[in-house]
Amino acid sequence: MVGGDEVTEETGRPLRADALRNRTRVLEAAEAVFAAEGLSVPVDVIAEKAGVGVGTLYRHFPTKEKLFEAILVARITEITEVARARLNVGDAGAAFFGFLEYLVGEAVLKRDLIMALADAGVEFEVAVAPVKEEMGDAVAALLRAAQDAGAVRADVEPEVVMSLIGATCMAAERPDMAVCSQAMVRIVCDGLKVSR
Amino acid sequence: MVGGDEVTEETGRPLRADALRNRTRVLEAAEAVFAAEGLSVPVDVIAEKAGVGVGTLYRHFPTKEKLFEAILVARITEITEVARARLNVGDAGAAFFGFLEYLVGEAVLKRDLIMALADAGVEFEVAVAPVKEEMGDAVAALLRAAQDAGAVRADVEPEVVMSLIGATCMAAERPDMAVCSQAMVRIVCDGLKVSR
DNA sequence: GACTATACGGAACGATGGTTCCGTTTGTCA
DNA sequence: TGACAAACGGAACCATCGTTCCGTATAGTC
Repeated sequence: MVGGDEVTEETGRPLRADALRNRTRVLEAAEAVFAAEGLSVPVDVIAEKAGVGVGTLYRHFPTKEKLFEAILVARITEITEVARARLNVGDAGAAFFGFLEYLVGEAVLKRDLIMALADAGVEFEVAVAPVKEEMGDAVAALLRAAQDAGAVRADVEPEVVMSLIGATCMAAERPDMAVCSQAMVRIVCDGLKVSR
Repeated sequence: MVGGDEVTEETGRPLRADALRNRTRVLEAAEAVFAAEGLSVPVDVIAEKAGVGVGTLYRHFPTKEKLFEAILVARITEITEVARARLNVGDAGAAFFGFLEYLVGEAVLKRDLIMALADAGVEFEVAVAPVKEEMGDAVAALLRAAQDAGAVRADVEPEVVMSLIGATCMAAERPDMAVCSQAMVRIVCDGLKVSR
């Protein structure tokens, strides 16, 4: 899911077995809790869910923000891969619109995803910037292909698409709007189609 | 703007002159500060901007949330009036789409407006529910007129429109997305138009 | 099995921010 | 102008939450 075999920051030595296990637990707990509750959950909650003391959590991640960043990077990478997988397979229009639907569907399940699309660039450190840019490129490629295929109007910028989807995801975060998410995506997609 | 001549909660006596003046100042300051910074500003900031101690602020509003509610109600009422004014004057389609543009334009300037459209119903007390419902009715009327005029597709529900605009406003709150807000509205509006 | 570096847990700390309390000030009315 | 209720200011209070510290436990190694 996130991270492979890690080594301590200072010394290049491999992690002790229990340390590695706890690191994984923390990441998994944080992923679940952030997804369910959003960024504002206290770290204690994450630590408890991981069956670990807060001290242990902080041994692995210097700050709550860094912990979130680790998950964020994983999430964005995941999205990037989905976008790339959809490129050059079959109908470009269907691939593009299907991708948008996928994104919003994910956002309903994983509330922290919204941050990946919206907040990330503004508030976080250098670690997320590169992966976010990669995602942007992948989405832009998907968009361009759909435009070349004549499925999407030529005058929309990638940023606008990202913003629209970010907006829809943010709305999908609210329980009362989540029920509308499918309908919202449909309308946005219709707006993106070439006008005849 | 907000509130007329008020009386104290317990005794029915009219407010003292300085009290009334301070109440107004607090409301104006809070309106400005919430609009500029969002809901998370410390109350001290509001009090300072109003040229008043925090104690005074709490004399007039039992809690920060109630203060926000007062402003929220005013904002929603404002929107409702705009929606009503647009009803039955000229082209129903133009009235509807113009209204959507107006909303998003406002949201860029008044960041707390987003709450009026998104958060309000979920988190706040009984005071906002009725005015929010009124706004919903006004928007629904505007929508129906546009649909009857053949300008908007018949299969969209008022809730979906509200959610879409709420989403766009939420995005408009982010500085980096705000520049896209016009383009976003245009696409959403195109998606709402009847497909030919 | 003993030794040591590594890791653990969770109490304690400090910052932030909403709310309360109370001594002082001020408007109002006679 | 004097008296009193009403209102004011802001220090102090308390809860929350991120982060640190240190005494204890344990994995890895000889």
